[in-house]
Amino acid sequence: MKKYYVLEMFPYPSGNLHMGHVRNYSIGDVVARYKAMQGFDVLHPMGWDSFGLPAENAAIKNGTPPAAWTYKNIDVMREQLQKLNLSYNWDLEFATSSPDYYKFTQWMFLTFFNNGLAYKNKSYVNWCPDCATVLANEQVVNGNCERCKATVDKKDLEQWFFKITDYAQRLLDDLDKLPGWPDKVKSMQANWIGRSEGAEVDFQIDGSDKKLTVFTTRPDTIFGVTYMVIAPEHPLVKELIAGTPQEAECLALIKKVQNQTDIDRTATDAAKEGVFSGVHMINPLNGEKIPLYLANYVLLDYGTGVVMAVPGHDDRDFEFATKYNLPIRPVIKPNDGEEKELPFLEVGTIINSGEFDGLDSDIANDKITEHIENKGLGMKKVNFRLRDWLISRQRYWGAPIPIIYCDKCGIVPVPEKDLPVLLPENVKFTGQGKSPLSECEEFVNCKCPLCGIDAKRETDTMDTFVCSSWYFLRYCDPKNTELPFSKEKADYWMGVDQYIGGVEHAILHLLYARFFTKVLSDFGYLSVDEPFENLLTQGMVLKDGTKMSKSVGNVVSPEEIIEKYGADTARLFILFAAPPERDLEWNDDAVEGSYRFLKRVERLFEKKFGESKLRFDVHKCIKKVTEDIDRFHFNTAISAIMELVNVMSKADEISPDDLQAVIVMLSPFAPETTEILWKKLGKSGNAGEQPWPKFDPAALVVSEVEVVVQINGKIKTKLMLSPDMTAADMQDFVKTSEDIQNLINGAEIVKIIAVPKKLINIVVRQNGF
RNA sequence: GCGGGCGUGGCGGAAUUGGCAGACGCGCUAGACUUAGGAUCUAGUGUCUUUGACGUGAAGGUUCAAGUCCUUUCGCCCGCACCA
Repeated sequence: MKKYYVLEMFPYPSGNLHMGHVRNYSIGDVVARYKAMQGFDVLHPMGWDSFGLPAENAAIKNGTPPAAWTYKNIDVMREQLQKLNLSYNWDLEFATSSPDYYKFTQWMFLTFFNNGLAYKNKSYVNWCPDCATVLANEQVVNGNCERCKATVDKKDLEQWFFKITDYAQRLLDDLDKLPGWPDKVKSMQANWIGRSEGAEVDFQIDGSDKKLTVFTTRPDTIFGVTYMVIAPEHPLVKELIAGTPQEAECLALIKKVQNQTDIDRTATDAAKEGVFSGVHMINPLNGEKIPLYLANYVLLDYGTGVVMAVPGHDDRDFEFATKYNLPIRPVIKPNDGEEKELPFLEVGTIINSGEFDGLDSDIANDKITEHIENKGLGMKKVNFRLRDWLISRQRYWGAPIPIIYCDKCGIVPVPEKDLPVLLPENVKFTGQGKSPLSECEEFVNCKCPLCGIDAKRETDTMDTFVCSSWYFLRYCDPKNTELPFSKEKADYWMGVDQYIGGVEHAILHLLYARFFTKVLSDFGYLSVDEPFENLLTQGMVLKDGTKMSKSVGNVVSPEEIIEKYGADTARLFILFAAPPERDLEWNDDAVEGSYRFLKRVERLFEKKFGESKLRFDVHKCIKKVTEDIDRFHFNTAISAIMELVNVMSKADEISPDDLQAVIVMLSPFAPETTEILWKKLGKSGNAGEQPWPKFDPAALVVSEVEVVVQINGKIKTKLMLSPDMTAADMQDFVKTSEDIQNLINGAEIVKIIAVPKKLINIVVRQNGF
C-alpha cells in the first residue's frame, strides 16, 4: 500500500472558523477521502498553531490567561471543524503551545545552537512599539508590523538569530526540485533570497591607511566611479567625520535618517539626500581622488553599506550626481554607435577605462574582476538579500528559548534532559514595561547546569514561525516523548504529498519550513531535504469583490451556512464555484443551487429501478471525475456528476448500480448526504469506504461518433461516423458522400483534412463557391 | 523598475495535446402545478440587421483550423522594491 500525506495549513485558534478555513479544509478533505478510496495509506492530520500575540493581548484586555483563552478557542473551533465532516485522524491532534510539543521546539533550538546555527547578536532590528517586541524582516510589511500595522522602529538590541543565510544557496537551487509548486511561489522565494553576483573592492581612504570595501555587480564600470556613498548609520561614519568641517552637517543627516520610518526612507519617490563627509577616497584602478558622501539611499544591511557611485550607468547615482553637481563620466558606449542619453544602463563597449577600452562590457566585467583579484584589491563575491532569521520575541505566549546565562560559564544551553523549559502560569499581564517572563522571579532565577551557581534564564520566547516550521514532522509521530519524531516514521510519511494553504505564506512559513527540513536532514534526523512535494495555494474567499472582513461587514459565517443548509452544501458550493487556486466570490443564490443539487440526487430514489441503460454515461462520468480530481479541477468534477444526475433524472428507469456510482463518486465532496443515501440503497458499510470506481473502457465503445464537417474552416454540418474510420477512410468518404458533395456545390477541392473521431475540414477554391 | 498572474455571456466559470466557444451552476423569461411561491417541474436564454453573419480586452501574424501558438499593445490583480 502506498502512502499519501495530505496536509492543510493548521489554523491559529483565533476563536472562529472563517470561510477561508472552510475552503482550505474542504479541498484537503476531498483529496484525503479520494486517495483513501483509491487504496492509499492516507495521513490527514489537524492541529493548532496556538502560540502567538492575540492570546496575550486578550489577557491584557480581559485578564484571561493566554492558555485558558487559547484552549477554549481550540475547543470551539474543533467542534466547528467536526461539523464540516472532515476526515481527520483526531488521534494525531496537538497544539504547539502544549509542553509536549514545545519541548521539541526547544529541542530544535538546541540542535540549531549546538551546530552553530543559532547565535545571539547585537543588531539594528525592527521593533514594533505596539506589540512591544522585535520582528523578523519578513514580518515587516511596507514599514509596518505585519500583525498590528503599527509603524516599525529600529532599535539596537541583542537578539537571537537562526543562520538561514548559510542555506541561502540551497534554498534557491532546490526550488528546481519542486515542479509541483506554483511558479509564483517559487519566484517569490527566489526574489526574497535575492542572489546577486559581483565583487567586493577595497577603496583606500585618502591620507589614511584604512580602507572601505564596496560591493558591486558592475566591476566593468569602476573607471566611471566619480564619488562614493556610505549609509549614514554605518558604524564607521562617526569616526570618519570626526573633526572635519562637515561634521555638524553630517550628524544632522544621521539624526534625520534615524528618525525616518522605513516607509519614508524607502518610498519609490523618496528624494535622495546626501552630505559630503569631508573624506576622500582613492579609486584603486585609476588612482583618482573622489569624494565620499553620506546618502540616505544606501542601505546599511545590504552588501557592505558602502557603494561606489557610477552616475553614468546607474539611475540612482545619476539622480544624486545631478542634484549635487557631481561629475558624470561615461565608461560604456552603445554598440550601435548611436548617442544615447545618460545614464546608459545596457551593455556596450568600454571607453575611458585605460587598458580595458574597446572590450565588450560584459567581457570587461570578468576581466576587471580578474585584474582586481590579481592585484589583491578585492575578490569575487555573491551576495544575498536574505538576512538571518531573528527568532527572539519579548513576549510571554511562546516557547521559551532554552538558554541560561551564567556569570562564570557564559551562555549555557539548557541540557536536553531538562526540557521542556516550562512557561510559568502565575504571571501578570499589564501590557506595559518589560515582558511578563522577565518579571517572573521564579522563572528567571535558576542554577547554571554546568557549574551550579546562581544563574538567570533567557526570558525571550521564540517566534511562532519556529513552531510551525516543523509541525508537519510531528504528525508522523505525535506521541513520541523522546524525540520530536522517529526517523523511521518520518521517513515513511515524508515528504508531504500535497500541501494546501493560502498564498500569504509563500515566503515566511514555506521558506522557514524548507530551511528546517534541510537542517534536520543534514544532521541525520530525516532523509528528505524538501518538506512539501506538491503545493496548492488556494485563492481567497471574497464577498462583493473584497476579502471578507469584520470592518467591511461582509463576513459570511460558516456556522450559519452549515446551520441553514448543512455542511455538504457549504463544501459543495465552495468547491464548485471556482477552481481552488483562484479567488472565489461568495454568492448566496449559488449556494442554494448546491443545496438544490443534493435534493435532486435524493429524488433519484423516487425513480423506477430497473436495468441500466446508462452504462455509457456512468462510465464517461467516472472517467471524467477521476481525471478531474487528479488535477484538482473539483469544479468540473462536480459539474460532471451534475450532468450524470441530469441524465438519470430524465431517464425512464435507472439501475441501483447507476445510483451507487453517483453516491460513491459524490462521497468525497458530500460525505454526510451520501452516507444517508448509501443506507437508503440498502448497502452495508459506508459509501466513503468503497473502492473508488474504475471506468470500463468497453462501456465507452460506441458504434458511431459525431464528426464535424467544415468547409474552409466553417462548420457546415455534423455527421455520425464509425469511430474506426482512419483519416484516409474519411477522405474517401468525402469524395463519395452525396450530402457532402451537395455542400461543396461543385467547387474545386484543394485539400481535405480529416481528424478521426473529430472533424473533416474541406478546403475549396473560393471562386465558384 | 523587477518578478508572477489574469482578461471568455447579465454573473461564477467550462473548453488536458491548436479541432463544435460558452459545459455545469447562478440569474433572467415564459409556462405547468398551486390558496400561495423565495418550493418543484417543463421550455428558453452569447450578440445582431437571424435562409445568415459576428463573437474569447485591442491590433497584427502563423495555420486547413487559434480562447489556446508568435509579435505588438491596453487594462486589472498579486509579490518585491533606492538590493548598488
